[in-house]
Amino acid sequence: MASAKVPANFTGPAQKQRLSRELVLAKALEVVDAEGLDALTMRRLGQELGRDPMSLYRYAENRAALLDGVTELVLNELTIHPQDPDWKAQLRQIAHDLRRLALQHPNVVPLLVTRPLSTPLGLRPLGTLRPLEQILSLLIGAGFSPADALHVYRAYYGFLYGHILNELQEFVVDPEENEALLRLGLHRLPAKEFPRLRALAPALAEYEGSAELDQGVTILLSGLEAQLSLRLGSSAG
Amino acid sequence: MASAKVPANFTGPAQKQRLSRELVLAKALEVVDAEGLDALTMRRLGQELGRDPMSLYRYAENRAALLDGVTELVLNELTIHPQDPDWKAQLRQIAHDLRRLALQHPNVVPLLVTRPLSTPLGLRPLGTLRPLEQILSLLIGAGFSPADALHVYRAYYGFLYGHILNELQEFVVDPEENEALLRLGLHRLPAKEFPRLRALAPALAEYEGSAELDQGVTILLSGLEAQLSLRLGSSAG
DNA sequence: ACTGCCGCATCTACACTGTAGACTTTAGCC
DNA sequence: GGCTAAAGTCTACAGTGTAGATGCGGCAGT
Repeated sequence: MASAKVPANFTGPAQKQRLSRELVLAKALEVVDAEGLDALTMRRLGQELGRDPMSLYRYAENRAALLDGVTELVLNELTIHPQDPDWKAQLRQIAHDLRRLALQHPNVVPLLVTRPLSTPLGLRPLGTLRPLEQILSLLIGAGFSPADALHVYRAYYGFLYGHILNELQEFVVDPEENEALLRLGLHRLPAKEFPRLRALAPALAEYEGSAELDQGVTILLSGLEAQLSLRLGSSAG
Repeated sequence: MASAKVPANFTGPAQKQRLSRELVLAKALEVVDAEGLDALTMRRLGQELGRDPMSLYRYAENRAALLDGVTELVLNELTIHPQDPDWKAQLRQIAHDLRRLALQHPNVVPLLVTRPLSTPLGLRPLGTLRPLEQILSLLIGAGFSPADALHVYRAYYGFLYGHILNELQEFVVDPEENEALLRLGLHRLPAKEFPRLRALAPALAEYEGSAELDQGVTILLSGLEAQLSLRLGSSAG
């Protein structure tokens, strides 16, 4: 499988090199990142690749599968070390990595949280299940029973996605404006009905996601560690 | 072509009574609940109401606004008592209510978590902001400072939505099948790469959402209460 | 009762979507 | 060269959201 000829194929934009699933998905992600999910139509992607739109169907069964591919691509950027002896550090690392991914690809986040809702576990792209498997592995390696590992994973996953949803939805309307109320568009809310929310504009404006995440992780981890030593103690006899 | 004029505006199914925003949104929710988001097209909804699709644009600016209306409608089913002196009980109640809503309208959940990601706070339908305002009110009434109340809200909201996403995505493929591995479709996963996940099939199958949620709430609340008494103590001097 | 009005509902039309199915081009092998 | 299978293209179709013009029905004022 050698590409013997034409080494000059990596020049760039609308090249005539052979398509591949990787190429298609990479360009798809590029479009989504730049212009959002709605901009990713088959025709548009075809044009972006300098190909007929129909050629894409060789690499993704349909548009839904294409979107699945994009989420898989993003999740593949998440590297997990299931063998890490320091499981708490590893979990914390994962949290920050996932947050970074979400901020890097905010337009993909809806896919990340939404696709699993319409696809049963066993039918999902393997890439999206790998983190689950690896985190289970990490936790079991740390001493959790498989069943407990599952519970911990759920708590952790829930917390993480909850945080990401939180952070991404508090984005700023007009960064030029330096009055907090205006930056967030909160001035449009009726003052009578939303006094608390309006009063909190400054606090909302100076939200610091990374710190908040880290703090939450710390709390969660201490809770989990307590649970772990408890289980170990009681099941040791 | 037979019946020219029919005064029968109180007949049953596809009646000719005047449309209203409430009617339109209610029927829209009905369609979404029954057949999913994709089934909700303007033409379909028009037909369902016995009206021309274009008439819908009197009651929603466009399809996106229609979807916003549906999420608002669902969130309006959530009643919160900001004056409840027992704030912990109230938060627990809210958690279970929201979970119930999610299970009742699973097809709306993608909207619930996704729409806020593309609409700045100040521009959202007021109905979707009311819970936020009310919970802030509840927490401030309970003694939290406004800024702390915001943090607590975030933690709570994140936890809740995380849980809902968790629970809704672990649904069963084939309820007829009584082998856990098959019920979840996990037999399709390569055994080499996903040993943990496959082994956990039975545990996955007997997931009990309500209990898991309640347990999480308990932990979270105890943490929050500790935080509250801490703040009260340190700021009292 | 006639007129004018205004808001609701409808009709028509358009640009754009995903994708099925037949077809043509290309690349690798003998 | 010729053969074969894969890769890419073309055409066509049913369905989408929605702009803009048109029709309709009840109310106000005279």
